[in-house]
Amino acid sequence: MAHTRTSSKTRLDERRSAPASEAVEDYAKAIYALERHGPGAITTSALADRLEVAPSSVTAMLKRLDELGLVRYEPYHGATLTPTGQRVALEVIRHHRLIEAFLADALEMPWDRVHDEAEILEHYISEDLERRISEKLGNPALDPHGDPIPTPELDLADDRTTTLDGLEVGQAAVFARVSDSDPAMLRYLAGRGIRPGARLRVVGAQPFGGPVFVEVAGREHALGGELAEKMRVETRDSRA
Amino acid sequence: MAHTRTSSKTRLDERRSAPASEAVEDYAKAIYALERHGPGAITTSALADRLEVAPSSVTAMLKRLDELGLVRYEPYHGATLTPTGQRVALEVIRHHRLIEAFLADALEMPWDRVHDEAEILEHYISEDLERRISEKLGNPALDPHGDPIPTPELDLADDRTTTLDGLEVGQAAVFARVSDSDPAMLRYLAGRGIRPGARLRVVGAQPFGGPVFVEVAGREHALGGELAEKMRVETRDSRA
DNA sequence: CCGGTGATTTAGATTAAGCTAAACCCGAAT
DNA sequence: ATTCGGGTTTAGCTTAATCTAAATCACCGG
Repeated sequence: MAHTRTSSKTRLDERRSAPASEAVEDYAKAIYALERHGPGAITTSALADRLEVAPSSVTAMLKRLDELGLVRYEPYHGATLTPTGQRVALEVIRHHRLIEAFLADALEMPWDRVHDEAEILEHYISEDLERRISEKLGNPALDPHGDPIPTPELDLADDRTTTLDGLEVGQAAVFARVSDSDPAMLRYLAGRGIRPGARLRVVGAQPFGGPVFVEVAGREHALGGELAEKMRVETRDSRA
Repeated sequence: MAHTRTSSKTRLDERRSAPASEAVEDYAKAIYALERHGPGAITTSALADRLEVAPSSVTAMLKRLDELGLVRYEPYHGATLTPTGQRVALEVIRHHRLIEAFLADALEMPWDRVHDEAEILEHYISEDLERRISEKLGNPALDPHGDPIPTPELDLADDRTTTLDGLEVGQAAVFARVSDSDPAMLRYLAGRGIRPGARLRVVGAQPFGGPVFVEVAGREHALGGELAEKMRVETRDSRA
């Protein structure tokens, strides 16, 4: 048996955050997602919109989260996740994406349905089950929509993608991912064989939200402006 | 396409009971289990013991369940499940046992750990996921502890087993099942290769809770009286 | 620098689920 | 038949999470 060096590697469970309620975890996840977008503190109304609750409910919850140490909350000036809060969020995101991958892979659940199921189960699987699912799938790095899965240590590969509608005509790219939360969109893409990993080339585009014409696997598709905004692609030079 | 006769077969989902909270489902399951044991209405204290809550909490919940139509509750005289309540209970039991089977089968989770995980997840899987899990396993009839899984129509095979400690010396039987909720007991049995389906023969017994000596696969084991009370076996004539 | 407006917070209620402590009921035992 | 005790219910509180409506803040424009 190889020599052990336990001192440098604390037991996994010790890093795990204290158990949180479904609501607490959902707030952490939402704040985390909003922080990815623009910088600066997250406003009450942004959270209220995303979580579909009344603004006053958000205020109340932010106070609780601050007391729990998951959030720094300054009345009238929004909230930011603490490192602990980030850990809670990433833990839930890891659960969510692993579950999505597992449902799609092991149970052949269609691409557009895994999100809703994962949205609930993410709060209720044990760390043991998380590990078993991850191992069973060969510790995947991406979920079925192409979103990166945080590592067990909760590191998340940072985003090197841009939106499809930002590409110039003639540019080639690899379709990386699309939001997992719109079933209709997912079905549409799956229906024409466009999935993460697909190589594509922009062959034309209309301005003002007009369609983007892309060539995928030798076939041309006209993708609506709204869709092209949500599809994220990786280009050669986005790796620079 | 074959001619349809939808009238005789309502859509499955229409039979499903209204969504219930975790607590409601747990009460339904507990009442169902207690009704299996002795006949007659279930008392407040029996429920309080089993669910580990205060008796007054049970009283409050029984009122709610009565209003929800899951239970008939007569103050001071206990409660009985209505047909709807039975359906809720069986639905949860089906979830529980399918999840146990799936965790053991598809994720190699040990026999003694599946119960705790299933106890939570049973409340949160969708009907779609339930169906997929069942299909993936080939629509099993038994969970890993040998407990029967209710069918999709919520029929539950009735119990033809007796306890091991009720057998006479010399009798042969097939080990059918054991309670899923005692991990130590499960580990003990698994450790000596005694699992549901094992053929056994009683070769000796001591009275007053003394051990039962059984032969399994050519090896003799001394099983403590407490254990022998919880192990259920199927004998030839128990089928009569 | 003052006012208005929209975002935010406070105030007060509600629902589900639980608790303790006190009151109450039922049936068994004298 | 009356009493007594254990089991049950009631009363009153607590916590988490939500709501509506009212009050309040912050900041931008004049």
